[in-house]
Parts: sequence; C-alpha cells; structure tokens
Amino acid sequence: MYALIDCNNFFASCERVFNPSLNNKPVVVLSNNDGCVIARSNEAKKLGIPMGAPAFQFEALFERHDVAIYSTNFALYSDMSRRVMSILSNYSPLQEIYSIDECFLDLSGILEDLQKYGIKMRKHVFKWIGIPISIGIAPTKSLAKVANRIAKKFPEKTNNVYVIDTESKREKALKWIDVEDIWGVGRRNAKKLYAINVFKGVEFTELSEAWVLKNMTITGLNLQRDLKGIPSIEMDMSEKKKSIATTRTFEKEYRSFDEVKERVVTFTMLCAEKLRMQHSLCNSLMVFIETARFKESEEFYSNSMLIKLPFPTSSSLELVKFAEEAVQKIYKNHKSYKRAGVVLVDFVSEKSYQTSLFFNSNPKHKKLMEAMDRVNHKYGSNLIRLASQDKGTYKMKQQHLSRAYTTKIDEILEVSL
DNA sequence: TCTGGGGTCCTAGGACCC
DNA sequence: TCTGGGGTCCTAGGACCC
Repeated sequence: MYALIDCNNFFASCERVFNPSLNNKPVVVLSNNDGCVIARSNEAKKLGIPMGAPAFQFEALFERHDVAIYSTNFALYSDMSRRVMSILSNYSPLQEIYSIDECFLDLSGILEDLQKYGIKMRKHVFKWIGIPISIGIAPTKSLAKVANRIAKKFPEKTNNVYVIDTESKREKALKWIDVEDIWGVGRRNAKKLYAINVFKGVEFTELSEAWVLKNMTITGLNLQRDLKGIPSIEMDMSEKKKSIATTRTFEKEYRSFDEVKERVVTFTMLCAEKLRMQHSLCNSLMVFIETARFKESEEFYSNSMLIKLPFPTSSSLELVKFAEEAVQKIYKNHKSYKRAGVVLVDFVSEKSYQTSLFFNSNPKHKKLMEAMDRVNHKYGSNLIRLASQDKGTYKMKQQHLSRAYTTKIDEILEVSL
C-alpha cells in the first residue's frame, strides 16, 4: 500500500502557523512581484478566487472581504516543508518527496490498521509543526492520489484520512472522481476523453489499452493500469535533480543589454550553487529572454539558446562565461525585456565523469567554489559575487512579505534574487 | 500600473551510421 | 517500370505536475 500525504493549502497554512489570527479568515499568497494568487485558504477558495488569478484584478474583492494577503516567502515555506517531510519519513523507510507539499510513502509491511496509522501521522505533524495534512492510502500511487482527494473533499467523514483497501472502495472512488481530476490527466487529455463520452474515472479504466496507448502515450497506459490496481507508477527516491532553473519576471522592463546580462549572470550563479549542492556537473546550459507577453502595443519576442559545454562543469565562473555568450546571441536591440531565465541540464556526478582529451574544467575552480559557497552560506549569499553580477539594486515587489521565522534573515534577501 | 516559478517524462522527426 | 533495410542519437516541443 502507498500513502500520498499532502499539506492543506500549504503556503497559506505556513503563514497561519506564525499568525494564528489568520485562522478561519481568507488568506492568499501571491507569486513573485505580487503578481498572481498561488495559494488560497479554504475561505479564500470559497470567495471564488481562482488559482493563478492576477492579483490586480481581485483587489476590490480582497478589500471587500478583508482577505489577508502575503507575498511569497520561499525561505519560510521550504524550511517548513523540510520539517514536515522529516516527520513523515519516520512512518516508512521509503519516501518519495513529490513536491514542496506532497510525499508518497511505501507502506509495505505496516501491520497496523492503516486508517489509524494515517491519523497518527496527521496528529504528529499538526502537533509538532502546526500544518494540517490530508492522507490517501491505496494499493497504487494514482489510487492513493484519488483517496487523498476524497480525504480532502470529506474532511469530517474521513478525518482527512481515506483508505482504499477493497475492490468495492476502488470502484466507488473511480465512479466518483471526474476524469479531469485524475493525476496525470490534464486539460488536453480530458478533452480527448470527453469527446468519446468518458467522464468518470471508472469509464477511463474501461477503455481499451490500444486506445489509451495511441491517444495518451505510454504514460496514459501506465496510469490506466495503475488505476485498475496494478502498480505501474514506480516510487522515485532519487534526490538529485535532472535540471535546475532560475527564471524571473522582472519588476520592470529592461531596455539595455547590460541590465539583462547582469540578471542572467546572477541567475546562472544561483543555478550553479544549487548544482554544486547536489554534487553534479552539467553539460549544457540554456538561456532565454522575452519581452512582455501581455503587452499589446509591442510585438512579443522570445528566444532561447542551448549551449553544449565543451566539458562538464559546476564552476560559476565557467558557466557564467557561457551564459553571457548565449544571452549575447539572442539579445536584440530596441526591445524591452520583461523576463529571463537560465536552465542547467544534462548532469553527471562530480565523482565520476568522462573527461575530455582537449578541454576540461579549470581544476583550480573547484576549491575556489567550495570556499565561496562556504563563505556565502555563513555570511549571506551576496557577500562574494562576481563583478558582472547585478548589484542587487532592483527590487522585487513584495509588499506583503512575512518574516523568515524559522531561518536566517539573509535568506529573505536570497529570495529577492 | 499590474499576469509566477520549478520540475518530469514522452514522442516525432531530423541527422547520422553501416 | 523503376531506387534497401535496419539501426542510434539528439532535440524541440508537448503534456503533465505542484
């Protein structure tokens, strides 16, 4: 059996932990630059504020209903996540951290009543961290997702824990769930399914495998089998990321190459630091820039460049050089840039990798980077930086930022990068 | 005035090989 | 009337997730 544990309205719940006066009140958390709504308390959901809603369109409604508004505080949320995950890891040796607020546990070999086991986890996390969670338990991962949805939808009846452990419960659950609400069925697939009169989960499981494979690829077929109760989606316990990205929408539009370049350099520095943290080297680097996509008065321009590196590296100095080269090639004059990003891909382990006959990463950089990371970690991530980085003079719009209650103050600054 | 950020996996088609 | 067959690797783009 697998459990899927999910924190309820995670970001909003994090804010509530440190400000209990928000309990029973509508709370929303906004994306960077206070742009979109990215988390809502149940009360806010009831007011009809949709996920991803542009904040400026809902200002009047926020005002009218006295909605508590927060800027995104990732230093806080990621630290709270770490704590929740750490507690949950006590309930199984096999934990897949699926996202900042969700994890799967493999419950094989747990002899206790699983409903009680789930309730125990819930109480434990709430008592120690103050975050409410919901738990779905079932014979496969996708069914655990369905069970979790039921636990959330009927909190009183289920105590926020629902177990699918019989064939009749599985059928009942699949008759209940709409096909578009199934994990792995997005808008596109839902449309295809509606077109052939498939609306409920159970109808999806009755489709021929050939149809599913043809129209929804192997991913869809694995999902279908998984929902039938045949485990077809494996646990993924790997801790290393396969790509690392830093992308930002700017607080204003940049017209000069130097401004755009400085931001790209800083993004590369952040990516490189994360890359070193997981002891990987990367073989490719992608840079993209784009103009304001919602502006009708100017034509939208977006371009990207993927650079295949001559050698694998995690040196900030080397990666920055390639990133500058890339941004130079895609930057066009007389445009106003609103967003840019850097993505590192194609990783190898720093412990064993193929060296090149002719070119290799400068061996001196390894120690330099180690020293830099150590200093920046201890004294704040801006202490040692490249001259070509931005000077931190730009300011992200964060009018409603809470404190980094559980971490150092300088990590707030890191978020603003 | 104002619309986020960070991931994973799969596939078709091109380029190349013998 | 008519021009082979069998592969691999890479990449861009699509679809999905939170």
